[in-house]
Amino acid sequence: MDESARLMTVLRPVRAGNAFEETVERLLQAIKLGVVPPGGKLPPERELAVRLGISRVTLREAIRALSDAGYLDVRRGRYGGAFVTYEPPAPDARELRQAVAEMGHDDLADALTFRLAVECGAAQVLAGMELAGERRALLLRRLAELNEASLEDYRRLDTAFHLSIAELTGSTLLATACADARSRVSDLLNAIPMLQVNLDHAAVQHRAIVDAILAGDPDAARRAMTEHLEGTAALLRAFLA
Amino acid sequence: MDESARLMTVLRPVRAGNAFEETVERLLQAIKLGVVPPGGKLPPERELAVRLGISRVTLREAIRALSDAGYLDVRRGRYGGAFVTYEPPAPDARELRQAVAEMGHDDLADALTFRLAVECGAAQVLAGMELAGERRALLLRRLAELNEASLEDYRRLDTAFHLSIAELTGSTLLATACADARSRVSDLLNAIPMLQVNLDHAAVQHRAIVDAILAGDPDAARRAMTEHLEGTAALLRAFLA
DNA sequence: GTTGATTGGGCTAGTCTCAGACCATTGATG
DNA sequence: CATCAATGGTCTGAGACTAGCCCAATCAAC
Repeated sequence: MDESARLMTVLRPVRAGNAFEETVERLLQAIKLGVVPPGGKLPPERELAVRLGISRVTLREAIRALSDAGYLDVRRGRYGGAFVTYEPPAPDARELRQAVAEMGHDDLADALTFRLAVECGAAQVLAGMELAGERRALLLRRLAELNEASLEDYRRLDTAFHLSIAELTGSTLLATACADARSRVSDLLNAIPMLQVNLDHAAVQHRAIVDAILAGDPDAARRAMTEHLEGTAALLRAFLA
Repeated sequence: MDESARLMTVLRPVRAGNAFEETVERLLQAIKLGVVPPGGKLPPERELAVRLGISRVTLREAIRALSDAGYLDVRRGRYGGAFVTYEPPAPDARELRQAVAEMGHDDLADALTFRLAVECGAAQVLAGMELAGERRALLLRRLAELNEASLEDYRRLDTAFHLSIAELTGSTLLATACADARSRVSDLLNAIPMLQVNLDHAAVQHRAIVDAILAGDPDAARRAMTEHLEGTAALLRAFLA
């Protein structure tokens, strides 16, 4: 808060862990965000190692760990690969309470604040841009897919919708920040029971966000996104008391 | 933009470089953001290595590189240490044009979009919070310091003002993101000539940002911050055509 | 001056990580 | 049923990185 806060911010650890640990985290992010959906296949090891900028040995250790933990099914031979077996657990209020507890109150508040800031920032920025028809269509398609989704696919398509907003700004940094923010609360969101009332509310809010963006109204986009995110944040915070 | 965009976002390199390179970048960030001001001293090597989560050997290599490059002056013995000798270069339109060119058009747009989103997000979030008197005082103090600053200190105190907004939200993640965004455009901002007209404009805009935050008006805060950042962004973009 | 605490400078043994090569398995295709 | 391309599995030598230790220099305090 004072002068030394900035020292803490900038002179923080250069690396979050060793290469193995960071690779596990990254793959877990891809899996939990549904970037590689259940049943889907990770890129071949050689290609993935290049993308992640690590050696194949390290990548294989990470894949092995996730395979042992039940997230992946690895098959050899042509048409083989590492297949995602992870399915988000059914919502459970008890698990949510536990997940919130083990995350720590401060970290949760940090993550929620971060998410609110970057997603609202993305919505505002996108609303302030000239959007070509193709991009408008993509946004509307994501919204339509989400509205038609089964309960099973809902979380994944919700993530896809939210991340598309950041991606459409054209800023890789912003898209990365939003993906990071989402993955930090992903487990918690998955544990929230999906009641029809909440889904209906969310659908209205999603629509309001898209409308504001397409109308080119940054203030409305910001307000709609804030309202939407504060709704789920309030649900989570309720499990703290 | 399509499905594969998300793969690119999540399956990006795990590490931006080796430990040495990342350490140099981090120290450079601390220096250029003025977290350690000119004439100031970095923490002792042993302590700094722990903070950065690297070995002393690697840290020393980074310090050596920055010392060779003229950013630091290293002195031995008690009361010695690594002292910052870097002073931001005088604004120069030619250097700015060159810096913009070598950064790359896409990277510049990415950085500016990112900065706009996270700083507006921070301002909005902070405006939506209950602020204790102490925190309100800190914000006002930073504003006052900036308004009284000499031309020499202006950039550093401007950075301090902007980062304080993110820090006051209490989110480490958000503060980190804003520091990152700022450092990506720091060299460019330093190259912009400081005309009295621009400084006067900035002062009015800073005041508007603080007023909106203290008034608890997220929309006004967002608008004021957008206007402020778009001003400098427009100046930078002008050097592209 | 002498001392002692603090700080940078340097060495070594061990672990982590990498690049590249080669082996083993699978299954669609002919 | 034989082939072969794609893919995971394994090994090795080299380089990066680390932890821990001791040395060298500096300067305030006595």
